[in-house]
Amino acid sequence: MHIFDSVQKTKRKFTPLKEGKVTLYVCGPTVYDNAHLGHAKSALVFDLLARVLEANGYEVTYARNITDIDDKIIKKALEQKKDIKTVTDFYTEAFHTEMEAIGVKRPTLEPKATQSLEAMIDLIQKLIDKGHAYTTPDNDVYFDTTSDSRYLTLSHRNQNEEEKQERVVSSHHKKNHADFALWKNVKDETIAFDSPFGAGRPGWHLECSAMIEKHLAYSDTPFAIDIHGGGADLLFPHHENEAAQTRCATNHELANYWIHNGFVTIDGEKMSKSLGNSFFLKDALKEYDGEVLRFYLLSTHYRSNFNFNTQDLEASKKRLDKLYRLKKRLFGVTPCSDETAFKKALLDALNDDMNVSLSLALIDEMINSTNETLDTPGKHKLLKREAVANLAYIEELLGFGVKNPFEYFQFGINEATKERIETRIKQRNIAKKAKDFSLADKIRDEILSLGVHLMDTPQGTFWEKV
RNA sequence: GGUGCCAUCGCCAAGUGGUAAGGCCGCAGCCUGCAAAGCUGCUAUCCCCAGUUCAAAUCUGGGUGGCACCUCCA
Repeated sequence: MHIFDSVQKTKRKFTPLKEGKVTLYVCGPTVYDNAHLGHAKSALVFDLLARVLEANGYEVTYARNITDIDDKIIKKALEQKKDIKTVTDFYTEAFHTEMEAIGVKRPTLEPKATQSLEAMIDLIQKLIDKGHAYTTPDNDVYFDTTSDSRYLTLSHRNQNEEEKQERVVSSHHKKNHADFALWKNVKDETIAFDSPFGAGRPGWHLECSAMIEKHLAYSDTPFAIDIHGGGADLLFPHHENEAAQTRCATNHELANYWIHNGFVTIDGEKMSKSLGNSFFLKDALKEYDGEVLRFYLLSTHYRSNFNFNTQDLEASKKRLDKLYRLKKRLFGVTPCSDETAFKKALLDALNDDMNVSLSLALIDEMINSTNETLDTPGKHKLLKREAVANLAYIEELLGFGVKNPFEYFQFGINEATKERIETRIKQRNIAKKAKDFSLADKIRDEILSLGVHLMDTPQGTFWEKV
């Protein structure tokens, strides 16, 4: 298996720190608002990574945090006149529901900031003791970036002279412009936690380092964990700062491999809450099956930027439809248990830095050749069983085709309409038998106006939402 | 301004030194009462210029265009 390490900027062969095991940490959401398509993309990418690692036989411990301490959360709670916890619980649950809808499995661990305060305080104390952190006159605790000789080696930045001069002037008691808060002393009555440094709140970058130490870190390897992931915008300053805290406090580097996914854009511009062009997952789920969104968002390489538009989404849906039609065609067939050439090729493609595009090409070729054979006379028993096994593998690895194929094609149709369609189909079949094709066509047109296609097959008449 | 990424058929998108995968759309055909679905066939020399090489979409240099990070951000 090879993955592209965004710190070394090269595709590297993956070798775990401990034989047969993988520790993976991904930066999760700050729960103050609904998840947009960008959050979905990131969750999807690392869900796929975890699946591929597991398919390679690794025992994967995957942690994705939930940031439930944050200024934006406090702001939201004040606006809505609600408790912090009411707000964070609401959005955490929404996140879970929406992730489930797009087939993202729950990570092994989902640590929350509010449950990790002790670990964060420990980490700050270590940094203070070792001279990497200092307290300001305002009683904030800051990380001293100049105390870390390897600072900026992760994101490959350099501090230019101009910036260095400017920062002395503009800083609020910070020694250096790049220094960041580990603990913010509370200056209002909103929310505060006790600590040896006074009542306050932890800085955002801290929680990931603390959670990794608490839940995942090895103590006898040069790196705390195997893989750290997140969106490309987190490389700097978030991951740079995490890495600095961890190496300075613990004497090991944070992660052996770093993976960053590309952005979801709209009209070529990054989707973000601050730009106000977010497309919320919950809204997309009203229009489209979650699996269609999964397929679409995962259909291009994870490191590329992904320009969202509904035309491409529709094209993706048609591609997924083909998979489900084959599934429908093979409904009830027992899979064979043998290895198939297809399965091997599919895993090989995904093992190459998650080459989903190549996997999709392989899947389409498999679907086409299976359909082709099925169109010729004969029972094709073995081929059918192999094809079903292949489809099951696609489900397991990529999470495509997990639904009942008949239900998949009925997305968004209510029960009353379903009954009406079934009744009309029966009437139409009577008309067909009587060779009254004008009535049959009239009924078909009527059903088509509901957005439903009829398909006459030797096994009977089926229907699908267009 | 600093740093980095990207540019392949109408659209989406693999390939990163050996002569252009796949999907959508379109056209022609098979099948079908007619459709739908399925199947078959057809459609690019890779932003521009120069260079390296027996050989480049793939490497180097220079352009042009787009995007991102440097502030909260998946």
